[in-house]
Amino acid sequence: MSESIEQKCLAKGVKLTDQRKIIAKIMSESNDHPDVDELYNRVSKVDSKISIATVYRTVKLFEESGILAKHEFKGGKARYEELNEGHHDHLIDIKSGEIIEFVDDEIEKLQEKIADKHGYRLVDHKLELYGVKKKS
Amino acid sequence: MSESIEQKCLAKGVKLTDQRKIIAKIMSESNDHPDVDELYNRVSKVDSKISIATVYRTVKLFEESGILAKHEFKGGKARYEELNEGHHDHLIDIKSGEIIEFVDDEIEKLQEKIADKHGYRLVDHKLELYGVKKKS
DNA sequence: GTAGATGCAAAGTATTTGCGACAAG
DNA sequence: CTTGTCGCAAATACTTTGCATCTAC
Repeated sequence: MSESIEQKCLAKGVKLTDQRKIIAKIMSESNDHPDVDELYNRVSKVDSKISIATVYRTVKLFEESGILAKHEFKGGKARYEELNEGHHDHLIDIKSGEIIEFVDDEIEKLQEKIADKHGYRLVDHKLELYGVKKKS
Repeated sequence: MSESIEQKCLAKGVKLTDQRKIIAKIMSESNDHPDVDELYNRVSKVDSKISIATVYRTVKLFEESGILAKHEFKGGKARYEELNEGHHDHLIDIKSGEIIEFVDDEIEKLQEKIADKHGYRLVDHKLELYGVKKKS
């Protein structure tokens, strides 16, 4: 594990309140991709006085600071995950909702190439695969 | 141009009301990716009595019937486009909002391969590139 | 001490839905 | 006819915001 979220906050001059520490800790410990409601639930168990508004404000702040990544998978709510150095994309099981993270250099390079071909410099991208588990 | 939206509706047993005909026509004539509000504006110019609820219901119905594709690009509203045989992905200019459609067989194949590697059969996918125009 | 953060409730957006009137097949 | 659609307004889901209070630095 690289830098902790708290270290990142310090580095970016983000004020470290108790609420933010709790949210940071929960996100660090989460290996899934919780939406704000779910995160709020988890956070409430630690400190029931934290409001959902603070959770919304904090994930947005963390996203802008490059600490969390926001995903808008099919079906409504935005979901978050901690952003570590290694970029990855997502394969979503449309039956179970399970999310598998994967990295593929070849696809990354191909994307750059496509943007380039159209005269663009790639700034960001989103790749989501939706699939069903194979029998065999 | 392949089948018209009206033909597709008949083929799928979707009842063809005046409102649906108008919405279908507008979508067929649109080369951009309007959101529901924008579509409602265009539709209103033809028949000002059509309600936005009907537009929402119709795009959803058309999407479920495989007539329209729904996209949730960054920043809020869902946007729609007519679904023709050729699948394509999108390159979005983050400065101007311009959307460029592209097709890349290599990337399509790679996606299948990745899903396969993880034991999945690919059902759907979403690839969006966000970029800025290069100086040249 | 001061700028910025929080909690609360109210306000925004985007989208969906209940219901009585109406139209397509 | 009968089933499904429409328009309307109210409801819902998610997210943001104004304001008075409080807290990290």
